[in-house]
Amino acid sequence: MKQGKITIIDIAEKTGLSKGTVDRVIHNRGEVSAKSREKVLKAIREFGYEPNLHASLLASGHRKNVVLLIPSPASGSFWTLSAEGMKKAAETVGPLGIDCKTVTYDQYDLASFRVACDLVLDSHPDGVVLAPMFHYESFSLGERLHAERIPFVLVDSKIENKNYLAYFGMQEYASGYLCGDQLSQGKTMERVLIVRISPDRDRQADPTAGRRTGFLDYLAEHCPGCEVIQTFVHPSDPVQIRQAMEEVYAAHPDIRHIVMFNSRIHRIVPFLEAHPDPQRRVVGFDNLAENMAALRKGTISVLIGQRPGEQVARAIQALADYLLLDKKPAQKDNHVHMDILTRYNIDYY
Amino acid sequence: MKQGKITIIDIAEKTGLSKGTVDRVIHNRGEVSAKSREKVLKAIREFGYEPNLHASLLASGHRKNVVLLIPSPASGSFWTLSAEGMKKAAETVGPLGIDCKTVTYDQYDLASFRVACDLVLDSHPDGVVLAPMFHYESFSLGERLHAERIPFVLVDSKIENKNYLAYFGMQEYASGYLCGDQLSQGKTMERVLIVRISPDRDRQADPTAGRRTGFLDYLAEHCPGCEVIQTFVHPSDPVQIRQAMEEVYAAHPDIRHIVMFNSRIHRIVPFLEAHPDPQRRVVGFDNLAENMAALRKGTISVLIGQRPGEQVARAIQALADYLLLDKKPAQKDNHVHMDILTRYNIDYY
DNA sequence: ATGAAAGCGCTAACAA
DNA sequence: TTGTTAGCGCTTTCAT
Repeated sequence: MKQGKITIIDIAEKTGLSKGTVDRVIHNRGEVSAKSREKVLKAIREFGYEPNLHASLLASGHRKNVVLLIPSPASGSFWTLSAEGMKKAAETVGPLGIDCKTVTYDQYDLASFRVACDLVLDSHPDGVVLAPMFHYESFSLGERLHAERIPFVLVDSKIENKNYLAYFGMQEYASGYLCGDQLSQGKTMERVLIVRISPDRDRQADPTAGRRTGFLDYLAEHCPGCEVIQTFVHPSDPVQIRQAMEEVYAAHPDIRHIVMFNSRIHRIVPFLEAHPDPQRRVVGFDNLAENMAALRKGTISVLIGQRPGEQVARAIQALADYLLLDKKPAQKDNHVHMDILTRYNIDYY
Repeated sequence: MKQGKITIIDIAEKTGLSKGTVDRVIHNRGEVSAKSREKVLKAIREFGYEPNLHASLLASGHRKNVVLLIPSPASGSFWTLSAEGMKKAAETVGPLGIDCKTVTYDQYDLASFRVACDLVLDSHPDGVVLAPMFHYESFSLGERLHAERIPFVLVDSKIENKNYLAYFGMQEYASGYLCGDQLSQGKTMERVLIVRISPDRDRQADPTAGRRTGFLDYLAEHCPGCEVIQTFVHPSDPVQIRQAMEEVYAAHPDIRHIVMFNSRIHRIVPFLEAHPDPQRRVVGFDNLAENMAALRKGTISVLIGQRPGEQVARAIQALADYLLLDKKPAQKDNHVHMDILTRYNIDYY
């Protein structure tokens, strides 16, 4: 059921030029006199020519490559969720002529990130989705991609490089503020415990700083006088974590409000379950399987989710639209919704 | 950059048959001897042939039509959100060769639904997305579509017809249960007011019955002895609504917990704002603009959202995958997440 | 039941 | 600078 669609042949006829020339102006590939160019452009506008994606992709034959550059998804880490989103997105854009692959790095090892960056550049991708952990290096990767005219989309957090095609991530500050409200339930709190991950050797920016600020501002505005206790735990060592938690608990046995701003709240679950307290309220971030399990059991009261999988899926979609249809995203900065997850709405998340 | 992809010509050569025959077995369009059929099928499996979407769509040329059949989105109604989702989805699948249009009906007028159904069938669509309001008529539409081998996807609520390709909607019961938890904040409640829409002339099933059941079950399990008061209001008449609310309020001035299971909680906002009470908790459903405004102001405490736009977008995507790639959705029944919306996470919803 | 062949709209290499 | 032409992989009609 053709519907009198305008083709480049129509445009060629209208302008008295040939397919080839029309194609040249459509793709700005030069070798066209200014006059012909104008004529073609005018005709395109006038007759409302729209390229046929299928014909174009069929003829040009080549598939596009996009690569996703993220920290390696150690089992049960936040990045597993991103990787899953990638897999799903790859399935949708695959048949459209886009091949996706993933390059990972150790989020605690700058050198590994450098290696990964080179790997990405060497593969000469047509587009990149980047989760920037190391600020400076990510910035410079952005520069290099820009220089090679390779579009890139950021997920999770932003860098100061303005050349990105789009960004998909959560509002850091607002999520901390929200977190304050969920922890307090709008009531006043005497004392809250913030559990933090010990800062690491490399000078990464603390990705949770924005959340913490938002949280503290919430306290200042809604719970003046609330005492804030902080403790630092190792990112993974269960023994150290347990010990650190036991210590604060011994010092403040009446703590009823506990919060963590990264995705690792599941690390303190063993401690929490060893000291059950139905009055306690615990809020964390991100829907890792372990976190969700603790939420279902009631050990964690609320998780704030940001659908990392959806973030990368949308990032890849944005890249696909750009690569295939030459369509830039409506907005550069896309803040994803902050999901409030409780045991009652977690099941179909 | 061709990558040695297997084409039907390869298959034709391997089997000693012709392109035409291969195509015939791929599309089951008969006229092929069982023997040839087997050979081709075997070769396809063996060499991992995958059809080239672009070539296929280019050659066949015709675009597919899908129609969305929903209640007419009176301004500020739930269905506006669905219509928006449709618009967005149409943009994505448009370039892929799918044309979308919308047919609406008056959700309170059975006759108008009948007319709409005929309209849909007469347009001989390739796929239909249906929000079934009238059970029996929707069922019969499903039957008719099935008879014509037109795939259809359900959104919002289901019907008993098993022939649908997929369903996207919220868990009714669970959302009521969740609503109970959000209203009570896990504390005990003395008394709750349920505001309902007066039943209408036509014998529609009450779409909120499931939610109410879930809510009441939550009460039974977590707030035994909680008194439940119900009042009925007109779907739109502000005067009647105000009066009904004033009446219950006069009778129970100490009501601190108010809930509505449909999307019209904004209708009681004028009343609520005339009787401000910082202790009061109000929970409703759906992110209509009016509801969101009241949420921001604090008049409504929590909204439970179901992203109607995303529901229809996913429905259309499912249809597109089926029509274009012959891919059935992974799951028939897809329950969308129940979003908990507060004034602190509404802004980027 | 099967094969041959003419496109679908566009790209890209080559001629002119 | 511009025109011509041979495909891209598949669908579909018409012969055989």
